[in-house]
Amino acid sequence: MKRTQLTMRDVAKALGLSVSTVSKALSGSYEISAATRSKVLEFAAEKDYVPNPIAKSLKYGESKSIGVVLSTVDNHFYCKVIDGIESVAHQHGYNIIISQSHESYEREVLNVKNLTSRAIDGLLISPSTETVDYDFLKNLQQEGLKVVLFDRITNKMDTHKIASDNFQAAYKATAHFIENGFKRIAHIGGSPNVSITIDRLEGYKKALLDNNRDIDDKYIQYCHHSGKTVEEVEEAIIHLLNLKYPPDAIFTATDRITTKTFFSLKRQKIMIPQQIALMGFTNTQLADVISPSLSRIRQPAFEMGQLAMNKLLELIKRKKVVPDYETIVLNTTLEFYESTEKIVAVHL
Amino acid sequence: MKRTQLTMRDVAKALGLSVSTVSKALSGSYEISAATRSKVLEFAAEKDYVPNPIAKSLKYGESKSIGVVLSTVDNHFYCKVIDGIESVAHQHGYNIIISQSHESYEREVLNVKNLTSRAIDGLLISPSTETVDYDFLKNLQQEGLKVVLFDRITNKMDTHKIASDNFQAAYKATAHFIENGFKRIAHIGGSPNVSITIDRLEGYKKALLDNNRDIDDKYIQYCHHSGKTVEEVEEAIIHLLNLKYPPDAIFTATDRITTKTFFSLKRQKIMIPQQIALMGFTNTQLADVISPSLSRIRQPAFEMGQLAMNKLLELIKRKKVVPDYETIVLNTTLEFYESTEKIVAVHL
DNA sequence: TATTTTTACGAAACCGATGTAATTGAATTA
DNA sequence: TAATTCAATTACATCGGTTTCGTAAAAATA
Repeated sequence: MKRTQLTMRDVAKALGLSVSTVSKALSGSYEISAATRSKVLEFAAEKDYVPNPIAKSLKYGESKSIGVVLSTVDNHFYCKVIDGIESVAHQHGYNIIISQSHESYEREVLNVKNLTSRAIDGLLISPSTETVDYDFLKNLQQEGLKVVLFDRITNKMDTHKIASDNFQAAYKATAHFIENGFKRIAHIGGSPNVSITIDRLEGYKKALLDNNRDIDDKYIQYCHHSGKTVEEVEEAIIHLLNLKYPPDAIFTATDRITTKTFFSLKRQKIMIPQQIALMGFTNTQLADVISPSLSRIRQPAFEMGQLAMNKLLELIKRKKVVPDYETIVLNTTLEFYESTEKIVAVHL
Repeated sequence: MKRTQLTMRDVAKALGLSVSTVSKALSGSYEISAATRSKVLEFAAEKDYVPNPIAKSLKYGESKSIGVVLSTVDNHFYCKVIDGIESVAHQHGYNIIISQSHESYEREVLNVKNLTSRAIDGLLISPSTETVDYDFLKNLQQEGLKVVLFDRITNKMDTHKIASDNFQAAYKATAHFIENGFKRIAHIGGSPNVSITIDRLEGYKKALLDNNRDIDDKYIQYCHHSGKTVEEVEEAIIHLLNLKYPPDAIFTATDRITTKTFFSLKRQKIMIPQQIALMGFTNTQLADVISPSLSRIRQPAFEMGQLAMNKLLELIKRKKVVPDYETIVLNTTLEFYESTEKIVAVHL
């Protein structure tokens, strides 16, 4: 910023003191007399002197800011995670820098490089769907960068990880379909690269098995960008609809897949839930004013953000001790509305 | 970041050169022989040397990053604006730092201070609804900070401003109600502090006047936080419903007011559009799968972001010349769906 | 060969802060 | 009065780069 900001030198010159004296006075050092200190403090307050954090960063190698890398902020779930992160960060005097990977590994690496080289004290990251190689992150970690993974976690890295109980949520959602009498329950998952896809798939499968249902791979579809584009979701749905015995229920694994599936079914004039019932992960607020109102799994987004930030702060604060990394699993909330109601045809 | 990163000194020592030579070699100075240069470049590439941008910032007073301050990212419109900003910023090697004011003037000032003191090359800001005093921004501007206002603009500051054609959009939306035979058209606006509220209100009024309708203040309500909370929207709606002659149409002024009004009317079992028609500003994607599908005004969010960033770059690049500030007004798109259909009761 | 020019590199200052070590001046003690 | 102590202040190195200026050696010129 080419700005004419007041520096410590200016303050020193104006008061006829040395920079070191001013520095110490401002930091409240015992070495400085009360008279001088108050003179400096007054002047600084009056002239609105703000120390240059860049210089501080250079000196200390810390920046009081942390980076957040995620696929996109255009997602109510991530927005709430950010709110959670922010609330804790601000409390501790940290600023957050958000960058979006848009599900691109390349962009993600670029963003992370940019952030780290720019001095961040820590990194909160939910990797892109394309990310399979965590070496760049592990390298940075080895160089001393504090990393906490949230939402999309991986066992390829050893660090704090915060995620929802995806297995349980998927299990319960699938079981609910079964209890309500649905027969052919399909699943549209996100990218098989990310753990949440696997966990949710496993929950789905386990629920089927526990209820003596067969697992039929024809009913399992993937969206390799977790529902980033309409096309990939539409493709999965077309595939399902073209089956000899199309599903009578779909369980969708991500926020964007869920809403896009809803769109798509509507566009194809499929009656929900009469022809196909629908339930999925989503934190969208509009889920209960759309018609039919959408049964859904909500993730504790705000809490996830808070926890992730707190865990990161832990890593930042205790500088040397080798931490025992934790993986924290948060409970989700299942809400059942019209889209999963079993409507029994009444013949008059 | 307390990280053990390779510095220029390390490179110099390893190659038996001075730091200045390395610096010049890396920047491709003519002073350095081809042999030395390639030696340095090779070594740097191999060891993955990355110059410390903090040090650069300190030297140059520029940071290649720009701040974005807005009320919240939990809003599809602002998300798209950010995408637009990002697309241009990345093209030019700039990073963006986002912070949210959550409609609080205090938080906004805090964020801006933090950003500016942290060295940003420019600021893109859509002020909070609470913001009436622009002195802090004007002071920063005078100190050399480049500022561009977007979405919520004000004439209290002289700078580049990018906004939608709010007047025209409001005019057309109101006129559409009139053409469709609605009689008592209410308006729920955002905070009277912000220009967009005024412009949209004026458009609404002008459309009424041009069609020989009276302007009745009873039918005009404000949400002082632009629909941040359910309560303030609900309050406005209750007021309208309790009128002796409740409105048969509502025109809402902001994304959040629009969706919350929709919610609220649904909750109160008001039939849309049979009892009350609804149209408003919103960029929400779900607007056409909700029931009834929602007539709406869409703002060119992505373009707004691009333009704002481009204008900011202009300011940053031409360092000295006094710029002639522009206010750019973008056209909106009106889309009409079920929520504004005039349903004529058919008596069998 | 002596002188000038060019080439290639290095020493040191600088950006704005911090903190250690040195220094000043005054008060206290011998 | 001289020596010692101590409080208050300052000089200076440091963080990691960039850049100005100076200079040695090589090349070109006289």
